[in-house]
Amino acid sequence: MHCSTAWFRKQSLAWYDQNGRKTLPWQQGKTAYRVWLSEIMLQQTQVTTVIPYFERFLLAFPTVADLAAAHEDEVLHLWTGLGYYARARNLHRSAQQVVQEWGGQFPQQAEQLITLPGIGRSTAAAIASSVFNVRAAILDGNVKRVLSRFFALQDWPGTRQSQDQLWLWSETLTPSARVADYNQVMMDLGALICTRTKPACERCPLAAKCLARQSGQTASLPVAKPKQIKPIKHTHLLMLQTPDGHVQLSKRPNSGIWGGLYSFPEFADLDALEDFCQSYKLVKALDAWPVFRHSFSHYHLQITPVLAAIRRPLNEVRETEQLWYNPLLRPDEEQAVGLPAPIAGLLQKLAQAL
DNA sequence: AAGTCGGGGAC
DNA sequence: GTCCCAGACTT
Repeated sequence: MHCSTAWFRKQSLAWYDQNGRKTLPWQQGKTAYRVWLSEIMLQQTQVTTVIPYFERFLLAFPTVADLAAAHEDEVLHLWTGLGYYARARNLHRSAQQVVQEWGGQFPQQAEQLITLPGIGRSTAAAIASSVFNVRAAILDGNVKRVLSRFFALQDWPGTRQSQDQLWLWSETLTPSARVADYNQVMMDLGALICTRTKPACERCPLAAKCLARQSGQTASLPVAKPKQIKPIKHTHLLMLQTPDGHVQLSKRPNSGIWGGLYSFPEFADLDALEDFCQSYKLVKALDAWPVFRHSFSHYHLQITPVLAAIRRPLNEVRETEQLWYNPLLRPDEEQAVGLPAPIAGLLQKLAQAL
């Protein structure tokens, strides 16, 4: 290493005392429950996006026991729009595990926290260090960027070799004293100073020994992920609507996209959709809505919504995983389910049309 | 080791 | 439009 760990820690902690973030919602009245909830929400999600979700979630579920006792659909409802819905399902399972296996108290060691679903190596360390001041190294997007630049890592941080190296650097640099502040400042530097574009090196406490800065590579590091061509997939959504405006939604399987959320019946093409409608014989008219695109991390989805007016409600089978949703109603207990963002958008358009 | 899993902010 | 974000989990 080209500098001492003591220098690195001292520079960082001094900057933290002056400039670190100390007023984020989950930093107030720190408890394991609050920090855990924030850490799960913050996985691959920006701080500004998380804050309103965090506040609403705590109002609905003030304690881990409240969360454990909730229905999964209610949890997913509060998660609607935040994405990566397995996080919400794992959160719910974790809450039940904390109540049953830990008597409602979160364990303090990272090795124990990591046994909870949805908590990996970095999140376990973040919770243990932040709440219990236990020495544990983190490696999130912020730390990866700071260390990649400071050590001028010449490979994409996503490779196995890079990750091992980054973890080694993080483990080596993490102090046992003031570990909560240290981990926080690493994330603060990544979020506020060592930003992806136009890093504010003139304000960085580590600039003097930053190898990327010394070699003029701050703009080109960290090495970008290799480009991936995203395929375009197509789907057709059937909005079966009763005369009084209710539409049919059903709960999706946990595996695959939008796991556990409620959505419209899906068809690969228009022919399959029309065949399905004919078999019902209740369909009065079909109205194809404008096609739109919804993009994911790894593919684009082209969506063709089709509104089908039916003469009367279908037989009220009252399956637990199916419901007739009223687009005009505020989500009450009956309708408090998770909805994919594009489905929520379609429901809003349906409400306007009524 | 590579794929899968969201949605929005920043550019 | 693309890239990335307080990553984890499956295969």
